[in-house]
Amino acid sequence: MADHVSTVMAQWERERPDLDITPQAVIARLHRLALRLTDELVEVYAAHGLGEGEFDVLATLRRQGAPYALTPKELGEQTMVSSGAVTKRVDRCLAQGWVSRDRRDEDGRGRRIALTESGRELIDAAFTDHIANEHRLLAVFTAAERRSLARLLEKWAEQTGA
Amino acid sequence: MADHVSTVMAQWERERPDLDITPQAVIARLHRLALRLTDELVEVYAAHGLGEGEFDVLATLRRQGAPYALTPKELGEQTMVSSGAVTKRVDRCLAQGWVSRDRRDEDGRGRRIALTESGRELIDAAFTDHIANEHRLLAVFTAAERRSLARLLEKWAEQTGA
DNA sequence: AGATAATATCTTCCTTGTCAGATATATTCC
DNA sequence: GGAATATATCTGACAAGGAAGATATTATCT
Repeated sequence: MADHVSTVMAQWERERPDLDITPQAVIARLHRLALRLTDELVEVYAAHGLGEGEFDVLATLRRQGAPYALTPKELGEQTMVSSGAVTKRVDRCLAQGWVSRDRRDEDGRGRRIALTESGRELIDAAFTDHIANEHRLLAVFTAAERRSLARLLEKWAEQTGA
Repeated sequence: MADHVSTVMAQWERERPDLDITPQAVIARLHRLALRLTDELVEVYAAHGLGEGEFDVLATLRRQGAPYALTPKELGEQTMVSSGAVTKRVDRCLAQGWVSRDRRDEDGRGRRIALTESGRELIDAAFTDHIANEHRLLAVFTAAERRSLARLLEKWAEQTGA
């Protein structure tokens, strides 16, 4: 059975025989797959009352280790979203009592976003389920295939600076 | 040099030694990479005055072959967006004169979205650049690596039904 | 034919994000 | 010390998509 991307590529080969569209076998598939996987991951976040942005914030703080705190700037750098997005994501987490936002005394411009106790409990539970979900999604592959895929993606990421 | 995901994984291993977080080596990297690649692709679309949604619509129509037409429903299925998104994307393309939207006589509920002459010229130019861009992005890999990556992604896509 | 259900598209409202500029604080240079 | 500049964060306006429901048309069933 041909997947969607194979069909698309056959169409392009017929319509634009002047182009070598083989890169689509990688790039188009990667994008479709990322979309599909995101849907699967988001379901687990939602089961814990979390959106993608909130999960991202809480998980990023959690993995820093105690005292589970970062500045908005650091949060934005690690999660690759704009400063405006950080503010809104933190606002939402704040409204739920999952994080606190304090002024830093060393620098009055800076803020310190920190997990609350309830935020830490929530993300620990959600992350446990999240990892189980990822294992499920990767169950198609043998261990060797997984390593191979991880290595290729890593190589690509290094080159593009991701 | 460790990439961002390696750092993240080391943090999780320290903080949650109870979990096997190896799937992140694939899933987190895939998502970061997809984000990064999207940025690169979007730049080329923008150089032709196109957003991602518009490029998606025009390219989907173009690869169908003459007369370059689909219903909104078919467009939505192929591009994996909601019917509301299709309407808005088509509205934007219409405003630029890149597509037409006619009633289908066989079925008064249905519409027929078709490329105009200027739409076809635009997407042909943009797609040529797009493919060159994809070749550039894949230049990191040997031909064997590319095939290997494409095969792994295809297998995954088939299994998850993407 | 008339009622009911199914289908295709569009509309409205909501969510989330980006971008550009506003604000508050800190640093540098005279 | 004070002006100019730099940095950190937030705000407001806008863009794009999703979800649910509204509308229009067609199909089905009696």
